[in-house]
Amino acid sequence: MDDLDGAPALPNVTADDVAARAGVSRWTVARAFKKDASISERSRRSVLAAAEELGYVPDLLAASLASDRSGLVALLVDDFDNPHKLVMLESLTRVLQREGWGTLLINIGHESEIPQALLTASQRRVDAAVLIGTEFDDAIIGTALGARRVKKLIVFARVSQDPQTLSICCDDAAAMREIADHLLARPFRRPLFVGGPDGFSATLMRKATFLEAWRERRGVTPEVVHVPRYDARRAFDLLIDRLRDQPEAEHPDLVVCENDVLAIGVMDAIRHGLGRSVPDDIAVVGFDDIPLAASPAYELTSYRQPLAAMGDALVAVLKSSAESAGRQFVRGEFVVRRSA
Amino acid sequence: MDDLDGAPALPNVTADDVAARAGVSRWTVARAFKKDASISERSRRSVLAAAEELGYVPDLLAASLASDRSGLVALLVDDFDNPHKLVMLESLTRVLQREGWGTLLINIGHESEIPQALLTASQRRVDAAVLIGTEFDDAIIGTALGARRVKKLIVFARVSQDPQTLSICCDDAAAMREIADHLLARPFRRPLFVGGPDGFSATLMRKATFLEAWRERRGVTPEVVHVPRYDARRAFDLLIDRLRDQPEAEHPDLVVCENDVLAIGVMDAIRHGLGRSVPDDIAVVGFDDIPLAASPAYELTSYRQPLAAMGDALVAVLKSSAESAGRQFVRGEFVVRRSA
DNA sequence: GATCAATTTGCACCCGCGTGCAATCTTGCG
DNA sequence: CGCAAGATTGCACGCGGGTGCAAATTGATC
Repeated sequence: MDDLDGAPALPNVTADDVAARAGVSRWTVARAFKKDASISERSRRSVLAAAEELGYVPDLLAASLASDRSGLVALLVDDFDNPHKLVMLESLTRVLQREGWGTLLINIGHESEIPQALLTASQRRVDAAVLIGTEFDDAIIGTALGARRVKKLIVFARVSQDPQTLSICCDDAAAMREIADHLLARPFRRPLFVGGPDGFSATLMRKATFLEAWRERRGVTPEVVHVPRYDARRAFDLLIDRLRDQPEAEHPDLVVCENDVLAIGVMDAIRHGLGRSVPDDIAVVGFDDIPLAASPAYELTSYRQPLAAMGDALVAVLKSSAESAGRQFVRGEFVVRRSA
Repeated sequence: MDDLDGAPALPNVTADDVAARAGVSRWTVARAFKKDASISERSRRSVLAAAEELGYVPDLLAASLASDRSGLVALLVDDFDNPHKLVMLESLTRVLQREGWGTLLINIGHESEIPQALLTASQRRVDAAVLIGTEFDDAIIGTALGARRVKKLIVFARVSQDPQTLSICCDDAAAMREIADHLLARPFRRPLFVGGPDGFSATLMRKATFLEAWRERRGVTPEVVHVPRYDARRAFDLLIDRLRDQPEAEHPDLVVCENDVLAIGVMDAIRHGLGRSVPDDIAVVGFDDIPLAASPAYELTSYRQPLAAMGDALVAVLKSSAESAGRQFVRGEFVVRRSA
């Protein structure tokens, strides 16, 4: 069956074939492909040469089965409406690929599907599952963890209260203090905070920090509204509803949003719904620094999540064998543009 | 080793365990989990019951290895800057998951990385690789196909000229004719076509169809510019560069863009760069119908890619065992908004 | 109750490679 | 040149389950 090395034989080339060709055993072939394996330089070379000629590449599926390490990370994403998800996906896949991991993308329609998604992931023996979700509650993590079949569960870009879980997240509190400092240095008098769905703990930190900072320095607590979903149109509608019948003098002069998607909706509402101007009439601040925030149509002041650092932190966790839990906060960067 | 059925034992529950408990053989267990398998109702029930009690789920990794079908589809994405990618990812993952496939997301930084990406995918034995790329040339597909290790290669949302490849794509020609019809019914006199990087064949069909339709009915060929990347800012800059020193009377009164990302950049340029108005001074048309197109800030007239139908077509291809090649065109939907 | 076709079930063998240890080969040194 | 430590290499066994066929069972018919 020794084919010429021209046409790539469709019948799979296995380590055995390479072994035969190189005149060594199958296990030596495996060693040649393994970093830090105990193998002589001479046989490594001859194995690699044989592999090259035969077009051999190790089969990761078989390797996963045998080693109980799949080199796969499941990314559970629940809100594909937020452009920031795309940025995160880009960043994470790139880092993971660089480090040799594969990425299983799982679409979570609703938080109730999380357990099912984790099950599916575990059936593929992923080494870790990363929850890049927005609209889910901590309770669901507990449940999912109950049926713990996944080796590691990491909550990304969001804080989980669950003590068994590891969260890797932007330091929302520090970020919001920085934002508040910037805003408090100017004479805003009627701030409004626009948050996501009430009750999701994801939103808590940013809101709480901002409200507290403001109260501390101005003695009053800003008003708050909650948009029922992280959706620009909902934010738009909500703001219009709220301000349409209000005299302009009572409009807020500053709207701080929990994220950019909401902020975009708010800016659209102010400009196209109410016919007022940003930032002259009303200043707006977002969070995440999605690409759109930098566009000339918005020039939205925002806070950039430190995705690179968060990705590195994730990789560190994946590499470590320790059962890690707790929270890792990474500092982001405040990006001031025209909107505030 | 017969544990109580309370705590899920960490040592993996295998089909053998279930078999023992149900008093059948391992193969009968496998049959119970397989649709259309030859198994009596009675044993299926008892197997499923035993499985439930033990918390058994079949191991997809082992199954993949044995059956040579991984149930995995690799999605190769090359341009994470385009929000439309997020829409596609959402749509595809949802369809694929519904049909039982897993999704391997691979980030292609540059077209030169495609062969490597395909290799990685093949090492995980994906059943198919789907190229959701924009900025790559057909040549690369040929090369990648040369080292054919992936069972199926599908080019998604873009036409490949390669005869060995299957493309699933919106019917760009029909779409552009529809767009042109709409525009030709009105008295535009100075159309401009804004395309992506020149040379990528992806852009050919839309551009060619539009130019031809216009020429046919008006006797003149619209002007064309090519943005060096599918990037709103580049489109912005390019348009500014081109029109800044031109008297307004010579500005185009209609800009047709190859996709929405470019159209957004163009609109921003017209409004914020040139201080002119859309659609009063200049009308703009895009393609893809990204979410932003519907926002009140843009109200961009666009053409919605039929993602659901395209996803269904993809699933059909995946299911079929036939070596399919050629092109499948699906009809999308013209969405008229205020911008044109 | 015997007989034969239709169901069900069991099994040998394979998928391609990792783990841990024992066997073998190299070295350096006395 | 002989020997032991260290470096290499080979191997039995297992990972969890799919395939194709043969054995066993069931049921229907006369």
